[in-house]
Parts: sequence; C-alpha cells; structure tokens
Amino acid sequence: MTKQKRHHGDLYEALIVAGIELMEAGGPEALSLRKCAARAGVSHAAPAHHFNGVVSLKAAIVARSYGIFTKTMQAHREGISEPRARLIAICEGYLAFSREHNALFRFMFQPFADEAAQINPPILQELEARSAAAYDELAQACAAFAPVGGQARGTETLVWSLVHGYAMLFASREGSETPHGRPPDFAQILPEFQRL
Amino acid sequence: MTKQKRHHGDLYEALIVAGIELMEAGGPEALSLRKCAARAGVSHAAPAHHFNGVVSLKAAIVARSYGIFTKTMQAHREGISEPRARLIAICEGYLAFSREHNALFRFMFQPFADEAAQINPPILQELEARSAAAYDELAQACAAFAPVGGQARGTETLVWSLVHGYAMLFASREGSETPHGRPPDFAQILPEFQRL
DNA sequence: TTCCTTAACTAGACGGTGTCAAGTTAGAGC
DNA sequence: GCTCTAACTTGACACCGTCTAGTTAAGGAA
Repeated sequence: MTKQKRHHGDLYEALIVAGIELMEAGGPEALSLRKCAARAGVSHAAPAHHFNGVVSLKAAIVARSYGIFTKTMQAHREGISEPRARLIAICEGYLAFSREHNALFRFMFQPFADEAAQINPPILQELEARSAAAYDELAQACAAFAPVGGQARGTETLVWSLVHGYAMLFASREGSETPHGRPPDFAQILPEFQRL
Repeated sequence: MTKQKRHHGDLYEALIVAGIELMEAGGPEALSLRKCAARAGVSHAAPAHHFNGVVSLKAAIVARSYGIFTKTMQAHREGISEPRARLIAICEGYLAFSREHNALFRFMFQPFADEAAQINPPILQELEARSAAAYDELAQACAAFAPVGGQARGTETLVWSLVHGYAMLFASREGSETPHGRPPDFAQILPEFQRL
C-alpha cells in the first residue's frame, strides 16, 4: 500500500499522518488537503498523485483510524477469558477510543454513503476490511451469548448499538448534551435493562 | 424570532427552509451559505444580517430539525398509554425520523462542541431548548421504569444510547456498514439482553 | 411634504478551499 | 547517454465564508 518513491520518501504515508495530526489538534474542520500537503513539506497539488481527491484521503484516514480502534479494543480485552467480562472490556476499549481519539472517532462515523463512489477502490477496500475487523472484534465476543445452535446476530446488533450510542452521546462529550449532569457509567446502565 | 422586515418578506425563515431543502436533496455537504442565499433570491452577503456566520445558520437548521424530530416521536406514541408499548413507540418514532430525514438526523448529531461559541446566543438558546424537549420526550416515557422512589436517569441513558446507536449504525443506512446482511429489527434485539 | 435615521440588502474584494492543466525534475531501464 | 515515466511544482479556475463600503427602502419628526 505504501509507495516509497523519490523526492519525498513516502508521501502517501506522510499525508495520512499529517491529516490525523491536524484532526486531533483542531477537529474534523481543521483537515484540508492543502494543509496536509504543507505539513508534509510539499506543494498543494502533490497529494493528487496519491489520492484522487480529498474524499480518498479522508477514507484513508478513516481506515487508519479503524486500525487504532481495533487495537484499542484488543488491548482492553487482552488476558480476559470469562465471556461477560471480556465483552464488557471490549466495550470499555470502544469507549476509551471514543474519548482518547475523539476527533477520529466522530470523523469515522460521519456520513460517507454518498461519497463512497469517489473513493479510490483499493482505499475503499482497505477501509471496508478494517471496518469489518473492528466489527469482528465485538462480534466474536458476542458469540458466547448466542442462542444454542443459533447465531449471535441479534446480540451483536444490540451491544454494538448500545455502546456506539453511549459513546456518541455521552462518552465523547465534555457535557452540554443533556440538561442533566454527568451520565452514569456504561457498566452501571446495563442492569437497568431488567426493568424494561 | 422571525424578522418580518422589508425587501424580502422573511429572509430569516427563508434561509432556514432553503438550507433544509439543500441538505435533504444533496446531503450535509450540499449546504452552503451562498446557495441558501441564491435559493432565497438574495445576494450572497445578505444572510450576514440574520445569522452571524454559517455556524449560526447551521444551528438554526438543527434547532428546526429537533422540532420535527420531537413531533415525529410524539406522533408515534399518540394514544398509547401502556408504558412499555409507549416507550417502544417513541423509539420507533426516533428510528422513523432517522430514516425519513436522514440528512437532517446525521447533521443534528455532528460534532458541534468547538463551534458552540460562534452561535448567536438566542439561536443557541433555541437549539438547547428544542434539544431538551426531544430528550424529555424519551425521558418521560422512561419514568415508568424508574426504581421505586428513585430516578430513571440510568434507564434514560440506556434507552437513548441503544436507540441512537441503532439509528446511526443500522436504521439510517442502505447497507454496506457491516459485512453481514440486513440487521434485525429494533424490537427484535431487545429480548437479546436477557442472555447477557 | 421633506429630511433624517436606520435596517436590509447589494457589490466587490480577500484569503482559503479542492481540482485541473501544463511544465519540470529525478530516477529506472535500455 | 538516451528516453520514458512517475513525482512533484506552478499557476489558474470556481467556489466557499467573511469583511467593507455603498445603496435602497421604510418609518419618524419637522
């Protein structure tokens, strides 16, 4: 995937790194093709030879972010074998990523549907593979809770929805989302379900 | 809130409507101050007298969207008094909005934190009020499930997270998010929780 | 009526954005 | 040494949000 050609050592990589740095510093709005180019020490039109447009660069950044995302979840579940504790640990990794790489997290889950057609095919392929890998991390932990002889599809959907919603609405905000104070911790809300 | 001054009848309102139309037609990317102005039949700098920058116009659009959002949830729960059915009906309203006004829905829940300071105070106030009204719609339905003599805060957080995550990840996508096929319906995944 | 004030809007410019077209430069293969 | 080609530069274009200055229309006061 890396280019490793002349002039600049590996501009493809440098542009992705620059983009991530820009986003982590100033939010998704701070990302621009020209700023990435400048940060990589290259003219404003140079990125065009590696990414066919901003959309592809953004997609590459998202793909890279999915990699970090998956690694964070893996690090949290490492060494935990008891199924329920393992699943919760993965969820905590999920939330940790949404807090520590907030800009990336929000950027990853922005609307992409109408832009997918503009993404360079190999980049789109990498994006989908890494996205699937992240999903699998959670799905495999859900397998232990599948109905006997059945699939864990419903469980995956439930857990993924719950942790993602929590991350979006509560975990990755300083406040000001709800008129109430700090929301309860993720692990604390799980038992609430038995009353529904 | 409306201006109702000369030249144009009510440009403030016209710009919001134009913005919503643009977003519903071409997604969040299609929104631009200049296009809103053109669509309202006015010069490109005219909006500056009603909104102090794009951010305020966007905030006004989000505030308006929250109104539609709340009305959709209310319409779905109308006439249902049994607590659990009522709560589920509200969730279905939530999901219906995310599907029928997909662009608005995604736009509403985009990162706004670092832009809040740029929003015109009365518009910010309206935004927060309408956002709180939407939250209350769900919170009131959760009250029936509060622990005896306690608060329903945990329940609210659980339900809001779950339905929001489901809407973001599954309800408002044509596909291509997960490698698997169509996800199970929202009501179907709820019983899954007892196996966790 | 006429004058004046003020808000609404226009016209034009600025820097910044992504993208395209053309020219240059450096390395690889012959 | 020559050519070929990919990497990169330069410059232009249209579009974006925003700022400044000028115009226009409505309402109040004489």
